[in-house]
Amino acid sequence: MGRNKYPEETVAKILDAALELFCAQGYEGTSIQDIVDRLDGMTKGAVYHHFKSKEEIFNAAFDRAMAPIVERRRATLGAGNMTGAQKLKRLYAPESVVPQIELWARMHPAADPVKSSRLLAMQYQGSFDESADGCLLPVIEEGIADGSIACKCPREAAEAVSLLANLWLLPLFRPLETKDRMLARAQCLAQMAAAVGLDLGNEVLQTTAQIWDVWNRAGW
Amino acid sequence: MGRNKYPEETVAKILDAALELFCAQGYEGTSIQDIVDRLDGMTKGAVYHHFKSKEEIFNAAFDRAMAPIVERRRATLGAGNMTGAQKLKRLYAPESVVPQIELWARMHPAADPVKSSRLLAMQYQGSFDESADGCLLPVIEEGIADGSIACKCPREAAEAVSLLANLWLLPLFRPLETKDRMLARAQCLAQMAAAVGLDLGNEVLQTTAQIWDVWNRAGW
DNA sequence: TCATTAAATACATACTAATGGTATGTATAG
DNA sequence: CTATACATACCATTAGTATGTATTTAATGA
Repeated sequence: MGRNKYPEETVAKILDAALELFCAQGYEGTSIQDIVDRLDGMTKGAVYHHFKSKEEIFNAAFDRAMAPIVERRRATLGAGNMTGAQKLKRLYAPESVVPQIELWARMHPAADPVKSSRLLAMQYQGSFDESADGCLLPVIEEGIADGSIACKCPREAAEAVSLLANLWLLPLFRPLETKDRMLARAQCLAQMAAAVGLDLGNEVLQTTAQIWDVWNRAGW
Repeated sequence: MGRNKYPEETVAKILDAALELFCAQGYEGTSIQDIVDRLDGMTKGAVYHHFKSKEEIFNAAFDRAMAPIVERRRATLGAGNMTGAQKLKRLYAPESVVPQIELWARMHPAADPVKSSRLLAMQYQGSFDESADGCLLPVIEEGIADGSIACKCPREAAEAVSLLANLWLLPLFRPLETKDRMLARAQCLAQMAAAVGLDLGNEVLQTTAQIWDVWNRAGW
């Protein structure tokens, strides 16, 4: 086969297949050939034409999946003139969180930290980035500036809350038995956050309940 | 070469080499051949005679390294008739924590979450085990039973504190710039723990300072 | 505006080096 | 004599590369 008129479609197909496989089987558990086998007719040549390594495929696949969510969250924060405290609450409101959970739910990563170790590492790293470069820390600092938040250690609080929210509250890499236990985690997290000056809002419990429902809905 | 009189020495050599390499280069970054090359004269046959897979070597290496530390910690808790609250504080006292840090410091894992993703996953998993089967949750429940601790969500509190202590306070997989920032994390963690009824004690700051010194001492 | 050509692109095919693991051989301890 | 502790030789799979080829796109010229 010669040149294709719409290479973006090929790229999209590759990334779709890759994302699903990486989630289901982990990074090491997914071979390039596995991906190729899902791209009927296509061969490794196509893959290595568009991406220079497995690593790059992995990153591209997840960046692409996350992009609209990140964008959306950024948009909800930019609009309107809210105080920092209000923005903080909105960060943990259902409208900000649920879309991301739906993405994860579609992928349904293996509930085994070792098998999902690379995804886990990404979420781990991402938690720090989220607090530093992302939304959380800026929002907190905004709240401190406008007087709506009283937090003595904004950076530390942001990191801790991000980590707990991403790796503990969300049952991505470990099974979580009951909705009640998830709600207990949420309440616990809210209390701990409050102790360092961060009011995540009453909606957190509601958000968590929705997360549970999305995560465990029928069809999985 | 035929049969060796002291095969345990061979096993020990393999595990020593493996532990160092796994820490420095990560799991995927370390090949069996890398390990073999450090065992002068020995070959892959020896390795696969004593261990049936790379995975098993990895687990054995870390189990062996952790064993004395776990044992020691268990011992300090068993002895004496302390209240749960006192035991909790002791769990985060220098004498309980520093030996573990010294082990980690000797290994000096790569400060890159992705490269160290398998170790990260182990620590992650370990944080839950620590709270469930390990020391933390039992100690908290003991404290609740004897009235020295007032905690409404012992399991959740234990998990959250474990996670933060293992993956955030300890700068295993991410560089941490200054001692002050590490102390800030410790203080933040202590505040958050206090909010859910866990008093980690005043020694936490002291412990943290010692951890920093051990971790960043000259010679590294 | 349209045919011609040159160049860049989108793949397919065939191959390589390294890796985890196995099968088997052999010398020594018990 | 048998089980063990290795060494040697080998295999299948893997990420990645080198190269070949058809087609699209851009440049050119009338």
